[in-house]
Amino acid sequence: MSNDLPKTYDPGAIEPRWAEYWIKEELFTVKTPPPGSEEAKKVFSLLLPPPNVTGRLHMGHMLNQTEMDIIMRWRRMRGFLTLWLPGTDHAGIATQMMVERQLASEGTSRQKLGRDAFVRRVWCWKKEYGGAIQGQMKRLGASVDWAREYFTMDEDLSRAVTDVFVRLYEEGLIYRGKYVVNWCPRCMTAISDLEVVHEEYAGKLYQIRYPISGDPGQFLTIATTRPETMLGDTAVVVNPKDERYTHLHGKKLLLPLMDREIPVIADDFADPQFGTGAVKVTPAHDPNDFQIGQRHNLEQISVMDDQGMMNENAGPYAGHDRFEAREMILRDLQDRGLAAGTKDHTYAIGKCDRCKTIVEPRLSTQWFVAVNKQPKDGGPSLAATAKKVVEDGEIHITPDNYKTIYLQWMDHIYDWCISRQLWWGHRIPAWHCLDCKEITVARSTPSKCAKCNGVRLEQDQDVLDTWFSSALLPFTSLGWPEQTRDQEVFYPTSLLITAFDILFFWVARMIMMGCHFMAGHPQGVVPFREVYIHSLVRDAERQKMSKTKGNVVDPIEITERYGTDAVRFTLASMASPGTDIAFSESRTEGYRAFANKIWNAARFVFMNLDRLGGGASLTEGAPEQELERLENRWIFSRFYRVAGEVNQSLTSYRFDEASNTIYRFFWGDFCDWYLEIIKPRLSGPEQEARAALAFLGDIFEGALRLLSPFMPFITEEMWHAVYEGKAPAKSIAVVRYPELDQGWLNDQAEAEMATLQDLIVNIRQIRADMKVEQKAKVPARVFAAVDVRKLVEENQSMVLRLAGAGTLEFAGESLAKIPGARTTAKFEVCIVYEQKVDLTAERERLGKERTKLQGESANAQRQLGNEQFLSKAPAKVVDGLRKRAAEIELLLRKIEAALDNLG
RNA sequence: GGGCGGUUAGCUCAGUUGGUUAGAGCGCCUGCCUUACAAGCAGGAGGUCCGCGGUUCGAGCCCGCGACCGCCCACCA
Repeated sequence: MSNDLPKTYDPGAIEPRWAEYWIKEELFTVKTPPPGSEEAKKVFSLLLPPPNVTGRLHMGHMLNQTEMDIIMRWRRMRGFLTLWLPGTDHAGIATQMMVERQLASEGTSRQKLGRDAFVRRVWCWKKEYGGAIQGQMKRLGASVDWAREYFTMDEDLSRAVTDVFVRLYEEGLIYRGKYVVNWCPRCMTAISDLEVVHEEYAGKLYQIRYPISGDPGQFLTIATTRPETMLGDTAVVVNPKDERYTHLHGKKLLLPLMDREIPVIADDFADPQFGTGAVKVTPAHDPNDFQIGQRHNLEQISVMDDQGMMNENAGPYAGHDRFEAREMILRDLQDRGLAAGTKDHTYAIGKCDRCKTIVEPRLSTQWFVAVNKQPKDGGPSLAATAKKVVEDGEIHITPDNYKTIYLQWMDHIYDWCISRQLWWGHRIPAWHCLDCKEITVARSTPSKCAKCNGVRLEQDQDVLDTWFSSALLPFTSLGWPEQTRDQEVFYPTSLLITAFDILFFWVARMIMMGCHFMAGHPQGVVPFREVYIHSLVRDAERQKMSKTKGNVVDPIEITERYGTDAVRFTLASMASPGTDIAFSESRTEGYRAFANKIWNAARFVFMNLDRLGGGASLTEGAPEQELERLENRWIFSRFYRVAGEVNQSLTSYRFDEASNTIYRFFWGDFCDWYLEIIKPRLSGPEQEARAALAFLGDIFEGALRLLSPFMPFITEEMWHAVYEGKAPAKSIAVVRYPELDQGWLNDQAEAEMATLQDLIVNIRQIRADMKVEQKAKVPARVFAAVDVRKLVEENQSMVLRLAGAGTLEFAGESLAKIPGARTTAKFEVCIVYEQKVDLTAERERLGKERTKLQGESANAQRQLGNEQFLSKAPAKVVDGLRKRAAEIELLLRKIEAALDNLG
């Protein structure tokens, strides 16, 4: 069965088959072991950052999932009980917007449908289209436990959300109040600070004259970037130390256009250096002004509605859009001679993260999580705990500069606005008494008002910020608040792998919530012990991928062209910490070539196994002396060394190191050298061939296991082929991962191979320099010390074949003077060929070599003549340099001689 | 305004606690269809490690200043 592999690797023909197989065989489904059992002690758990239910897989997901899958497959193969928990997020605003768009195209709207019908409609939408991203994940072979898949609005998860809300409320950590919050007039909901993105905006600073009451012709000039909010002004503030305005303290101004009297007040907030030093105060439309208003007990006048239209408090401007009103107001001020000029002014403007509408700070009643407040029992605040566990290293963040960023953020964190004026999401479990206005927060609908016993209760209209429920996932996805075995065994999760852009949105909040609600968990309170943060995938030109730029690389599409394995390997090999990935197709092309290389190496291996009828017996019956052979001692040593390096790299999330190490081993050591070395023996007499075959299957199979987490599909295919359908396990994904085995390391074999490789390469170089025809076998002559000579003699056939030499003879004296000869510290070599050496080129080459060595020599002599160096540098370094210096001198003498000889 | 990264070959990036005058992939040049693989094989060219100063016996790596690029956070109207 194995030798009928097609000549060229075709990922499309194998990948879907295995993706399906893994799911059908439930290979990654985990049964929860009894707490405290041996199995439970070897748990490795990971929560998949749940993609939005509206989502389609993008390159960021693919990078994220590739890294997670590599780690999980690796851990699994290393004997851990690995739980990788998948799910999707209900994505409040995103999903609601999507369905609303759909409704609009049908000529209706959510308002026309009404709340219940609308929510039902979203569920229908979810049922029909919500599974797209899981399908994509399945195709990519993510080794998640699909049996445990959750949705953030599942009944049990929703119950947990309610429970958390009630508990936090009872602890005094959730409150409701009227504050100025970020309001998106398009989404018509409040959003949190994090959902506001700041953008540089080249705007204007408008100066406006406010007439002083009872002092005709006198004005106080203020400066503002948002003139339309002046309609809601209730004061003007100046700095108490600003002597220009001392005389106005306590005076009244006549608010232009509205003809209301407002006071001039003194407050440190006003910066005398900025603008005119006088600031209008609109407590209902600006967070700073709100606070000034609090300090000075000012009235709050909202002048806009939830859609950013001027409302009835805006007098003649009512009914106009806020920016339209701005223009009208400026014109009217101009007409009245109250406009005092404008200045160009660049400032940061806040936009809604989702729809990019300019955010309007707006007074409204919302629910908040008090992150800096101590709960009623006097324990530490959410933020304090969340800060401490990272500071103390209970949660370890990689790369570590994100630790600094995280801690700084925790230091400046404000209360979290969690209510959203949406219909899709977890509804806030609070009931308003229609009679006495009392609010009852409860786990289920209360039968009567706790205060007045009234029965006319209405549930709060708002839903919770989607991130509120996501913040709970590390424990709610394990069955909390029930005391589940899952929770006991799998919490804290071992690791979180995510992109930095949700460090605050999600990671920080999971830490706050996890530490709070899992307090007392015997295995630790933190939601995860490690966080690995990866960077962005950009396009080949380092541009951010975006739909508008049209430079989005679709992972599925590129996967179809190059294979999942190649795309995964591309991402892994480019994932160096702290650097964005500039995704380039040429790299993927290269790694498809790598997969093809593996494929063809397999064909070669199978061809020989089949021909010799060795079957899967592999090492069985290998003659003792086979292991004595240099190439075998060498390849095993390399294999186990590489295994050690790969494990080390993965331990520190160096996916780039790990993948490059394997790449070099497989292509370089195994294909370029080992296969080429044993080839002639394989095609020799049967007995010899069998002997040569002895370890080939072993090494190949081991290499497949080493590579499997990175390229799960092709390795699965090849691995089953190695065993001709009689594999010892259902999948390569569940057999052991190679590890460093000191017993197999063989420095001597590696050093000897290096010498032989060097000799072979030197001969090849001479051939190339002398333009020897590719096919011509030319005699090579070597001059070397006894030990090297012996080594070369013992491996003569290897050298002859790989160097393309006809015969090998040993010279009794130095060859340095022979034109075209090469010298190294270990040997001198030349070829016997009648073709004229290109003397000019040869002189040039030697000259270059000499210059380089002379430089190195001078440097070495300088250091060796330096007392300080000799006394301060470690002996190892000094010895090394001495040895090298001797070598250099020797080489230099030889080159001089060669140059002299050339004339 | 505060903070965090980055600058090494044409491109994308590695470079372990400072230690022989720097590596990989891709691209480029030359020669080869050598019966696993032309998605391949062999060989080659290509670097003032952003600049300046410092520490050190020794700096791509540590420190300071500067330049340029990128990102995050931020309630100066």
